[in-house]
Amino acid sequence: MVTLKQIARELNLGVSTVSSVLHGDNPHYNAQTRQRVREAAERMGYRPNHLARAMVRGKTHTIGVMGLTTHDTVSGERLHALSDALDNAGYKMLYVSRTIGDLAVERKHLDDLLDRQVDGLLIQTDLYGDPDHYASLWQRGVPLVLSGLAPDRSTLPWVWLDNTSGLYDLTRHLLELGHRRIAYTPGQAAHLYPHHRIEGFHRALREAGVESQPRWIMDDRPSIRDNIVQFTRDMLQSTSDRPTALMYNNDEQAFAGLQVIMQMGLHVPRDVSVTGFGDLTLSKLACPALTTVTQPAAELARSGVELLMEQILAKQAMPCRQIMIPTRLTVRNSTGPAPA
Amino acid sequence: MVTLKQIARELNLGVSTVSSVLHGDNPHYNAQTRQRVREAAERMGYRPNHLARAMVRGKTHTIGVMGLTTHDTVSGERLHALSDALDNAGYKMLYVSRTIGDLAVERKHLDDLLDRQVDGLLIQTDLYGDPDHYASLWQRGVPLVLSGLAPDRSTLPWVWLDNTSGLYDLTRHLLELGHRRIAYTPGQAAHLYPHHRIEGFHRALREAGVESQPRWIMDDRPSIRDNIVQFTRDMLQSTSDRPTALMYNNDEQAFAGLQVIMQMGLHVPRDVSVTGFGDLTLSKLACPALTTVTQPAAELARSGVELLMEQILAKQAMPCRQIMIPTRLTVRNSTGPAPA
DNA sequence: CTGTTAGCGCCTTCAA
DNA sequence: TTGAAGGCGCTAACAG
Repeated sequence: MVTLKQIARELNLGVSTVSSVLHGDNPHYNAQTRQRVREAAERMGYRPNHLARAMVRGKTHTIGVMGLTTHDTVSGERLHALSDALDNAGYKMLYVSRTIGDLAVERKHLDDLLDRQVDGLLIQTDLYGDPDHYASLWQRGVPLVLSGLAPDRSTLPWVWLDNTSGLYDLTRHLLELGHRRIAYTPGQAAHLYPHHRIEGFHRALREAGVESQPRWIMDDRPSIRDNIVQFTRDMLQSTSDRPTALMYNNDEQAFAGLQVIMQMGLHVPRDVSVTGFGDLTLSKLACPALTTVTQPAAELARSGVELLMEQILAKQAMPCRQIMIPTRLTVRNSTGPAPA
Repeated sequence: MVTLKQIARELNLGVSTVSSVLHGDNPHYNAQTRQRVREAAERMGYRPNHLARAMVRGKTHTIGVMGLTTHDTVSGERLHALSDALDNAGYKMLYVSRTIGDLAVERKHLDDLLDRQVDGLLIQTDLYGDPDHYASLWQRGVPLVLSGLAPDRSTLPWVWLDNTSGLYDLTRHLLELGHRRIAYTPGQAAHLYPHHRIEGFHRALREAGVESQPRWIMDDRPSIRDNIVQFTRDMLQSTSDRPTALMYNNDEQAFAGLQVIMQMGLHVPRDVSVTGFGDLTLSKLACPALTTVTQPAAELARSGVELLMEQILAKQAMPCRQIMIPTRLTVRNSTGPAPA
């Protein structure tokens, strides 16, 4: 590794001269000296040591990112978007992925990132995070952004996808197609969480004056929790008065459901309409192509980085800001007019 | 930020004493002193500054990872696996994602990582990488592992998935089901690359004494390159003598193909069998569930990290080692007996 | 048992 | 226009 000192010795110059010419904005150096320094640096293959610089400047230009191991499919896309957004801001990411459920491991990961002097933290949230811990970090002045799920509390910087209105749009779409009997699997813990998709579902029905039947909403009993196969069968087995549309809580589940529906000899969307949530790369390719809600990964990333940079660049403590990213209804072939 | 110096001053001790008690393995310190130091560190909330330590030790315990932006779906899974594997080895990853095609940007990213003094580099390879550059880094002594695609050259550490035998297995599976007219879209640049899947395809056919028809292999003309819809239509439009099985080069493409097949009024697998490659989370959920080749992400990650650690821990230059990860045939419902 | 010293590579005054 | 000194937080010898 070539250092400034080595270049300085080589040229019989002071270290600070070399440093200043190479990185500084000090313009009043002898043109010839500058030339010699530049030439030597080039020739010797000098590369600045980011660590040393970070130490003295107190800034690493690195953001600690904690991602989720769930939702494989969507997280890849989000991560790439984040990498790009950070790159544009001149930052790199130190990445760890979080295995849900173990809060101790999670804290250890965050401590590790902080020990490495990251300039900020970007945490992808889900139901099983540790918001109290995030809050205490934020209180200590750690620049930090939570990203993904709707805010848990108003006192933390948060970027979130407006899932509620996403599901509202989706439900309205079905209503406009004439569906009146609509079933939905809101997933675990729907009621624990503010701004959950189920709110959008209920609001759309209410506005249309349509009654939602409790038995058309998958409840939380452990036996059927997450059991998409069971849900789909339960919903569709009675021939009369059965739902004409099934709304799944994400695209993966919708695919699993489609499989069951086909096996039952029903046709989508002629007999039943199906919706997902999230819009995976595959969802437009599948058959039938899935009507779903698209979550703009790039915008989410951009806004997250924006919120982070605000905090990092701010002289004093910033008031906490939250950014809502709208989702987009994407209509494809898995939904159609309600059967007569 | 609490430093060792502050603790030392607080306790009227030397910095090195505090350092040694807190991090060192030197056991002969006064039990009472140790206690005092520990207690003070705890009370003052001391956290070691990883940067400072890295500077003096010359090791950051950080690996630079360059991932691909293509194949969103699979990359998320691989990244999580990598994060876990690195975690087990006590390393963190500095992640950048590579936008294919721009070699200059790619080199800049790698330089950035190196400037940050990463202890090694893990690069996900595809057809558009810059192996010459990787080779020059490796020659300079940078611990480095290439991962994903089959090795381009024997002089670089490489972890790769045995795609050739993956496709061999897949083809044999079809042959055993009685298929004789099998079409395949090997993707771009199949012939540029060693150990490509198409080798497995040809080998299986050859062993079974089945002739492959050139027109059943999608060629590289720009007009139809990557055009799955066109390929599928071309293959299936003639009613007689048409392929009874279509092999796509990845799962996404298979899904796109399935869609077209259904639109043509054909049934899978009764009329046509379909295979993918890669095994996405969704592939087992889709309808029909996709017969494909599973690529073990965790093993790939583990072996990559293993190869990296070998180099990092080695006293002198290691001979270059390459590890092949076998793939696994996964039979589901998109393949069935060839129609009579 | 404990403290002092000398860096790691760089940047930032400040003096020459 | 240039250079010397001091320090970022820590560790590794080496003295005491």
